[in-house]
Amino acid sequence: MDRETGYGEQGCPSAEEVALLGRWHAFAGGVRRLSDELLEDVAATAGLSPSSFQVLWFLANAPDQSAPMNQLSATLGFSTAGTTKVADRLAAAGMIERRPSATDRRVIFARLTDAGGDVARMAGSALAAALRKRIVDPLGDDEFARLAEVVAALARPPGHHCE
Amino acid sequence: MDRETGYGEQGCPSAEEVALLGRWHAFAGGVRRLSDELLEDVAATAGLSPSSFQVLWFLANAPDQSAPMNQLSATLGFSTAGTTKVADRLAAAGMIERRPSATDRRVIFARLTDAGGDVARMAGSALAAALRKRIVDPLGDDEFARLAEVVAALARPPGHHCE
DNA sequence: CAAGATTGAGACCTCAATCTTT
DNA sequence: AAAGATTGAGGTCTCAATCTTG
Repeated sequence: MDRETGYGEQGCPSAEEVALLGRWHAFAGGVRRLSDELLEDVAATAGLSPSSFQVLWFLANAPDQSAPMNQLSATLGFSTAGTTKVADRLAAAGMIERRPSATDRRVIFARLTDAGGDVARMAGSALAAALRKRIVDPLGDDEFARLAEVVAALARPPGHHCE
Repeated sequence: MDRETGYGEQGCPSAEEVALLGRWHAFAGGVRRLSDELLEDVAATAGLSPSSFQVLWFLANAPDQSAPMNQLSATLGFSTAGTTKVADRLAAAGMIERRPSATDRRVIFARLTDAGGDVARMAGSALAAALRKRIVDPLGDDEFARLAEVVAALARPPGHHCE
């Protein structure tokens, strides 16, 4: 084990480090490819970007098919600026409408239009079908649930029990 | 169950569909936040974007600290165009050098510079530390390995056994 | 013609200001 | 001052077209 590879000098990354990062890259890369394949199916059906679909689906399951921009930012995990632009595209496509709040004039509500509702249902069942084919079918239903739980728990700062 | 919600018409998303998509959003969102936190630690240490770091790390563990652009595209999961731009930034920062292949004049090799090697080692141990703190510590080492295996297996078209 | 790499245009997000309302 | 939303500038990737080499 000499230095002819040009490594040495100071602090060759230990083999354990290499294995650890390798695992992470396998995981992150796998999730990325999986995501791309799934959303490719959705895009082929409805012509929607991932974030646009996420907003439509959230509104479809929200009371009165509407929610403040604020709340959309939270579910998307985006900055408020990014959320505004997503809403701009959806509004330009006629899938949502903006309505000012009656009680707080700073707040803008995004409301699903009928056309947006149709697209949300179609894209939703397309994604559900893709999920069954690519995940639930090879993995099993409860194994998938466990996977989602583990990851969601990791993403929270330790100490988040109930809501 | 009347239609006053504006839903009905044809094909209300079944409760099973809603649960399925909910699980997926929990999973994908969790991975996204986890990724962001980890790479935030790396960026704070080395000032690197995720894709730049991935290239540096790959080159650091490659024979002769170099690889053809081709191969970088594959590990990144990017188009060749995107890979070119990543290499542009790394070359402008003095972390890699471009060298034409002697045997095939279409091929360009990216080679890690000494400065790039230093950054790769620092960023690598920063990411390894973050991984231990946020994943291996709360989850256990083999549980993490299992997670990576499962996801990587899902991302492959069914029928990829060896290699 | 096919493969490797690059360029330019466009899509999507973030950060830093800004404006309005509370 | 703080909160909600928007705008403009900038970074990162993709697609389509191009150029070179095999």
